[in-house]
Amino acid sequence: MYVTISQDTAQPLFEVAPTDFRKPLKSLKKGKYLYFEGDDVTHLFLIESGVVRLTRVLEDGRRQVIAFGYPGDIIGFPAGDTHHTDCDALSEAKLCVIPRKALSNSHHDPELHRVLIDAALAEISAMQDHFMMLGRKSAAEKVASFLKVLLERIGDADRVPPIIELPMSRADIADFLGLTTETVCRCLTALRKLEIIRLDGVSKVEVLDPPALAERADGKFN
Amino acid sequence: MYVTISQDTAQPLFEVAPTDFRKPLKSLKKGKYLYFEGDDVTHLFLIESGVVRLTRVLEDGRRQVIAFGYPGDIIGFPAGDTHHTDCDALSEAKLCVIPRKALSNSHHDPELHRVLIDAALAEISAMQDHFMMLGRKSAAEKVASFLKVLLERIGDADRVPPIIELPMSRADIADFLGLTTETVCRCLTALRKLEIIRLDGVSKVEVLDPPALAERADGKFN
DNA sequence: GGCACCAATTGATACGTATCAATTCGCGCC
DNA sequence: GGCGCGAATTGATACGTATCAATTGGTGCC
Repeated sequence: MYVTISQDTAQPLFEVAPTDFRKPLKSLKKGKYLYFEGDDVTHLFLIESGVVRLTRVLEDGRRQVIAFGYPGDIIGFPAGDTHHTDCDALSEAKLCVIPRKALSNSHHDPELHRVLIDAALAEISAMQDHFMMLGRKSAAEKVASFLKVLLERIGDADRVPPIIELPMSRADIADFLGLTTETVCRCLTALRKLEIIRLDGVSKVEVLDPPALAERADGKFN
Repeated sequence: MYVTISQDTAQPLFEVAPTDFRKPLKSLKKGKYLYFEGDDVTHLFLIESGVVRLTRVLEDGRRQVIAFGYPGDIIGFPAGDTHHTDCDALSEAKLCVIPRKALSNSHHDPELHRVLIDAALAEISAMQDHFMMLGRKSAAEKVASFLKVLLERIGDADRVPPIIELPMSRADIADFLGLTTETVCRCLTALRKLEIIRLDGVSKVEVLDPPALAERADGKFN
């Protein structure tokens, strides 16, 4: 599922992948596009490894990052018959290819069919969470929420303090949260000065105080 | 939070076995709730007539209107097993009740199953559009976009000029667009002064110049 | 028909984030 | 290891929308 502010929708879609999509069938190099807006939808993809980026662009260049796809996420759900976002890889990615008809047709593989429907429903729920983020949260809350979700989803919890890898640029984060890169920087700096996080280079974030991060995400301060 | 079982939902949701989903089986009075966040999902609903409102609320009272449901829309898709929004009626509504298992099980009624999946995918696509709206559009563009969509969706096109009924309050529009009621008012006033729309009372909007409205929605001016 | 009350509108001001500009940082490459 | 260049950060200011406040408008009720 996607990176959103939700606490409770971030559950694994399934414990064990159905055997027939165990094998990664497609690999996607960093920066390469999986599909573009307007392309026909022939397949869905389960992300095995790596991180992808789903984006939409307006004519005037304004961009919205719709989602970041992490391992376990299923991407490429059609709208009508076409893709309504662009998709490219932020890091080397491996994908399981799922024929599109598995979504509409349950006869062939009922288990896969169920997994796809659950993924679509999880996506709807995650997007609803993201509405609240985009529409009603301050910049500081957005950035804290983003880090919080990444921490829960992909943070290395064994390590103390837990650490988050950010394969996306500040501009990507900004376009995901409806902010500018400068504002994202300032919010990160603020969290750093509060000693809630520590930056190790630009793409590693140590979360020194997870509870404080969670409180910032929910607007308990400011 | 706000996990309450309303008197409405505590009542039997349907009196007749919902084999024929084309027949309206439930009517919902204005202001009454169909379900609340946290309620178990037992049924989906196809809106036959009327308009409903899907909302989520944060602990501190900030509210986001997730969607307005119009005739033809299917609402109540589960996230896990529960509803993740509240739903109430903005006007007297009639709903077809669809058993939840029609979503996961295609054996019983393949046609209904397909319709539900298409509705879920359409919802994902619509929500992606709304991301762009919430994250990247100005207040003026948001309000123009909102009117444009309503015009295309439910506007009385036979009438000249076409007219839109707004069953929701300004606060609802604001919470849908991530604005305040005052800002919504000011944007409507601006469109009125440009003679793109005309207000007839608070809840009727005549669209005097639909092309101009579309251009404002896409940010061609300001 | 008039009163009451809540919603909508309009106005004045404050505040948060965008914008514009200037360094600084980090990483690939020679 | 230094060079170059794009990304990230920091700073100063502008602008858009929120906030607070006052007025008007609409609708239901007696």
